[in-house]
Amino acid sequence: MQARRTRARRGEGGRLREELLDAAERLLVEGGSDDALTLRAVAAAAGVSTPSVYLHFADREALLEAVCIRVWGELESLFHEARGDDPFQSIGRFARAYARFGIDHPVQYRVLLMRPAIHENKAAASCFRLMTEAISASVHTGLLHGDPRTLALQLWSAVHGAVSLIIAQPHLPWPADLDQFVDGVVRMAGLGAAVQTRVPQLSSSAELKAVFDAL
Amino acid sequence: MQARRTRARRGEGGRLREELLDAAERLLVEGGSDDALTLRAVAAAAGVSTPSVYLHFADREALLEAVCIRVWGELESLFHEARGDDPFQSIGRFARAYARFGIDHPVQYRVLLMRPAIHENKAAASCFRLMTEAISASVHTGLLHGDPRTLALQLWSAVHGAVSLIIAQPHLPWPADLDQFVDGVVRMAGLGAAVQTRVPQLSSSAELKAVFDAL
DNA sequence: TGTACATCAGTGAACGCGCGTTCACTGATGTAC
DNA sequence: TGTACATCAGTGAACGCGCGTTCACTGATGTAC
Repeated sequence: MQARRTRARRGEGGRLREELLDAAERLLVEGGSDDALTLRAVAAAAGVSTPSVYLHFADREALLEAVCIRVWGELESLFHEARGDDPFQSIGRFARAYARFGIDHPVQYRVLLMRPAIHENKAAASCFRLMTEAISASVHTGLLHGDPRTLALQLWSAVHGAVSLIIAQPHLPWPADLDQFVDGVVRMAGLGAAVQTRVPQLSSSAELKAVFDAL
Repeated sequence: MQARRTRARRGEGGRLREELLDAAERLLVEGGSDDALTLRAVAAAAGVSTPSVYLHFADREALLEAVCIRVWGELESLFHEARGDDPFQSIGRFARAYARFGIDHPVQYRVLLMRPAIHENKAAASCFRLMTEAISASVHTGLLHGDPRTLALQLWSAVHGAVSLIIAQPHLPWPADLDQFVDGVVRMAGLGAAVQTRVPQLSSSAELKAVFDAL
C-alpha cells in the first residue's frame, strides 16, 4: 500500500510491469513464503488496483514465474563475476557465490529451487553451464575424473544441501560462522570429488585410515 | 471419499485418530503438496464429517504436525536397522538409508524438511544423534577430524542436497541410476570429510593434483 | 489552431469458490439402581 | 430384567474470509484532419 502512483504516460505502460515485479519480490521476502504473493497484495503494494496486474501478467503463476526469472538473472551475473582463471578454484568460487546468494536471499532461494523452473530457464541453465565447464576443465587437467555433468550435480547437491538446510532448519546446531561452514562443505565436496576415483572401495575404517595417514 | 465407516465403539474413539492420519498422509502423497491437506478432504477420505477432525486435532496445523512426527518415526526405525559395527561404514549406511527414504517418499520428505520441526521432535533428534555418534566414533579412531556435530551437518548437507535436488528438479540431467548417484555423493562427502584436514589449503590445481597423484 | 476520435493505462464492483472453524445437535452405548 | 441417565463419537448447517478472475467502464493522452 504505497502513495498513489502517477499513471504512466502513453506508451510507457511497461513501467508498471517492473513496479509489480518489485512489489512482488518485496512481498515474497516480507511474507517469507510465496503464499504471501497474492494479486491483491501485489497490486496494493504497487499502488494500483488488483485487475491491473492482468495488464502485464496472464495470471498469478506467470507473475511468480517472472519474479523467479529475474532472481535467477541476478545469480547468473554473480556467477560471471566469480569466474576465475584456475578452473578448480573457480568451482569453489562459484559454490561460495551460490551459497552466499542463497543465504542472503532465503525466500527467493527457496521459491527458486522448489519449482522445477531450471528447465527452460536461460539464466539457470547458464549458471549450470559455467559450473560444468569449470569441472570439465578440471577433468582435462586430470584433477577430477568422471562425467562432468554428474560431478556438477554432486557438487551442487552438497552446496544446495548446506544452503537449504541452513534456511529451513535454523534451530540445528550450526556453527556461529556460516561462511566458514559453507567453506567446509565446499572443500569437503571438492576434495571428495577429487579423491573419489583414486581410492579403493572402502572395506574397513582401518584400511582407509592407513591410506589417508600416508597423505 | 470412502465407504461409510462404522462408528467406533465407546472408548475406542482414538481409532479415528489413526484413520485420519492415514488419510492425511495419503492425500499428501496424492496431492504432491501439503496444500492438498485440507480438513474437508481428510475427513472425506476417512469417511467422516469435517468437524470430526477436531475431535482429535486442535487445528489443521496440529494434524500436519502429527503426520510429520509419524513419518520421522519411520525414518528413525530405518536408522536403527542401518546401524552397523564399523562406524565409518555406518555413516554411509545411514546416509544411504536416508536418501532412499527421501527418494521413495518425496512429498513427505519435502514437508518434513521444509518445516523447522526437527527442533523438539524426538524421532528427528534421534536420527541426528545416531549419525553424530557414528561420526564421533570415526573421529576417535582418527579417520575424521573436527567437531562431530559440524561434520554431521556437512555430511547431512550433502545427502539432503542430493535428495532434495532430485525431488525438486527432476528435469536436470540425472544419471539413470539414482542409487549409484547417491552412492557417489555419499562417497564424495565421506572421503572429502576424511581428507579435508590432511591436505594443505589448495593454492593451485597443479599443486593439488600432485598431492592426489601420490595416492 | 481547433476538434473529433482512437488508443492506451488503469478502475470498481462483482462473481464463485474452497477454506478453517464454530455451534447446537443427535443417536448409539454403556452404567447405576 | 427393566429403565433412566450420563457419556461418548460423531453430524449438519452455517459463519466469515480472502482469494483469483472477469467484465463493462473511465478518463487521460496522443494523432489525423
